[in-house]
Amino acid sequence: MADPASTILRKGAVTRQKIVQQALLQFAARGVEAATLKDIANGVGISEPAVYRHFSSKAELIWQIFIDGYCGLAEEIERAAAAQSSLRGKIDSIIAAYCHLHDTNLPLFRFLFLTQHGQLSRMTEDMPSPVDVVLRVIEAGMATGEIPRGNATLVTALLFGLVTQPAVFHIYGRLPLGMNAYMATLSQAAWAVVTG
Amino acid sequence: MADPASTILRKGAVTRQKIVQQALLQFAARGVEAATLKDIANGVGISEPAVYRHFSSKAELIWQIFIDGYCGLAEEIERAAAAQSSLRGKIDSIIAAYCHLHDTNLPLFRFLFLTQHGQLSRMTEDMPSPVDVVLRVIEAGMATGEIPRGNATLVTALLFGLVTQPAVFHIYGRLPLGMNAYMATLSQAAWAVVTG
Amino acid sequence: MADPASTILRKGAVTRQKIVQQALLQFAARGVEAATLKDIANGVGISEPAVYRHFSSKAELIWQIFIDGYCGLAEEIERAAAAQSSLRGKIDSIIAAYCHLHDTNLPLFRFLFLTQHGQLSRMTEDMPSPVDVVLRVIEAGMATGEIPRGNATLVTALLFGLVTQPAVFHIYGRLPLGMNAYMATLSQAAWAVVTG
Amino acid sequence: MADPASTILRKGAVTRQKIVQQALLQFAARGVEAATLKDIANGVGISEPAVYRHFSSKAELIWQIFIDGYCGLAEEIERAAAAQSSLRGKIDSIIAAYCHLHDTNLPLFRFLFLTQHGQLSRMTEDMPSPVDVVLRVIEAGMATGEIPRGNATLVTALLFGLVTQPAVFHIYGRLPLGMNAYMATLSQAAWAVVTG
DNA sequence: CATGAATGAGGTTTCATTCAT
DNA sequence: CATGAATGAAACCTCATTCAT
Repeated sequence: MADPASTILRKGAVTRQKIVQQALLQFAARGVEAATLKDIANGVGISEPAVYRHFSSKAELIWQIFIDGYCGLAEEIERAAAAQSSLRGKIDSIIAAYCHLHDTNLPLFRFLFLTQHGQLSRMTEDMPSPVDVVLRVIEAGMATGEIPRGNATLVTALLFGLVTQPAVFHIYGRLPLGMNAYMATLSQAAWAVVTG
Repeated sequence: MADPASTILRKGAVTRQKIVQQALLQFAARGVEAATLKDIANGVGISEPAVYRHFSSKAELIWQIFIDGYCGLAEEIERAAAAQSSLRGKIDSIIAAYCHLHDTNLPLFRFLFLTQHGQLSRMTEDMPSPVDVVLRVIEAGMATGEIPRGNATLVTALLFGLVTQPAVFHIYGRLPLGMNAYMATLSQAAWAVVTG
Repeated sequence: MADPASTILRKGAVTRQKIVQQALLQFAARGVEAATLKDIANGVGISEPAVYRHFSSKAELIWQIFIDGYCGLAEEIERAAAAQSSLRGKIDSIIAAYCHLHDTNLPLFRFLFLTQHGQLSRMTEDMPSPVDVVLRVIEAGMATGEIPRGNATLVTALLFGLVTQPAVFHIYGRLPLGMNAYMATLSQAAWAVVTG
Repeated sequence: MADPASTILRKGAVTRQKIVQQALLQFAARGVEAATLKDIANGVGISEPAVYRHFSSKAELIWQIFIDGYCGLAEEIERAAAAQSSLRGKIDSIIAAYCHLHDTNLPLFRFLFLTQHGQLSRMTEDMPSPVDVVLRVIEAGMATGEIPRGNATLVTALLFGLVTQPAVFHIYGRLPLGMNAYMATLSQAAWAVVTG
């Protein structure tokens, strides 16, 4: 017999998920500080105190959304990179994962990379981070000689810049298409950067 | 003998400048929303309402700082680019200008590119923008054949990513040095990106 | 047995009513602008923000009190007039209603007719107004020939003057008694005015 | 040689007069509390502190305007009444003076009778008041038997009501013409009221 | 348990008034 | 002397959070 808990979400978990989604929408639309718990609760269709059944405070809500998304993405690109043997294959897979996240969950992408990197200071060493995943990939490439040696952290920063800045241009309408449309260019640029 | 009025600022202008500097510090330290006019005023050594003698609202203060810094930088890199004849020279000069701004006025750099690009939506066509300056440089390079044709806006976004993301890494201590230290790498990466 | 819900007010409704009463007291004592939400809240025994649970702003509080009182009085004198067949009977009933309101709810009377007729400009056609009730009574009297034809609106204004100005004299101690004491004179004067 | 001071106003007196007129405009437009010294000063074309050269405070400005207008009107209707021998003539002259003030200086009329009767409580016995002028006229009429005996103060209140309420109706557009247009009706109504 | 009601802290802003040039 | 600059007090209002039903 299938365990009901494994197939259907309990009511509480559904509400929690709705809160997260609504919060991301509000955060993207008005900024994290300007978004109020009242608006989030109203958007979900519940009362304000009901939010506290799922998150002990607004800060906790922000932190949970951040850490879930950030670590989730870290694990995802970890898998994506591991599935490729060549360095270029790994980089392309990672870029693809970023573009996919942007195009399928825009509020989360913006929250993670454009508005809430402030949460980064709360992260500890043991939490998986997309930055560390990419950093290790670059370091490995330098170790094997696939790419020239250099400041691996700086190269990692440059790669993140290639992915995040088009998203900023997207916000202000300068790049109207989804990130997926620019993937080939991103891939080429990334390879040009890492190979010097 | 120089007229004193042309060399010394009026008292009001001095206070205004102090408010701008203090506001940038607070904005960088705690975020634009969390920074209060009270703290800014206290930091300057004036009362809260005194700020309103110089800016009609907090939003106006934010906007003025943004537009002054953003347009000022636009004009600066315009000059920097015009002083160079080759495309690579232009790009290097622009990157140098960005790095210089970062290292000499860190709060302003962060305010302009990391925390307050939200103000971009209030900009109008006639305001000079660093993005447009770079975009025209890239378009010119494509027109002369110095670099391969492509989506100039996308390339511009990539270049901005190369410059802004190291600054983000700097905030979280992953890149401890000033941007100036990374300029050679940035220049090389930028050229690699534009030449494909 | 009566349903308790139909006889006792919910806690929220009680607080709302207390706010209205306290606001009227403060408005009458110090003027609408000078009366602060803080004083009103303190008078009720609640905190300042609690007022906003019941009224979305001070202006809304003022407007609600005005419109409730003004339309309520309109309906009351409508009934009072309808219960009388003769024109003089109608006028007397209306005057009696005004005097009764003055003597039983002095703050409301003053608020409606002496300090806040400014709210009149927000009224729309579909809201019942005491002025319109009286105006229709006068027009009917002119139509039936009970009183001579003339500018019905002007006559209505005169009647309102007969009722409101003694209330002003009352404020400054020139007419110490309640309006009820002057009702006979008011009735006689009103009839003299309408009959020319 | 004519003394200049007797023919032309000194600059200070001109400014003072401008302040008074501008204040009346602002008071009429937005209410006494909502009108700010800043707006008044700007309207006159002077700085805020300059107002304090002429009036020691806002309250003093309000009081001066009130007392000048109120006592001035008292003296005017005193003369108007004295010039007539019959009671009806006196009443008509007084009404004419009110209507004239309304039509020629609407802001002052509204300030004196509709918005600032709050100042009345600061008046002392020795200041001439329009109310007292009318009251004495009525008392004299009762003494000579021209009109029936009764509560003279109440009758005075009724007469004031006849004059002030049409002005209220005028504000809200119910009586579009100037008060002068309604003078005949006012006179007739006043006489009807005083004669019972 | 979910919610209407309430709160304490604090924010931006306005205003009458004074200071200092 | 007229004014730009500054201020203290206080107003309205918002928000995250808790209480009590």
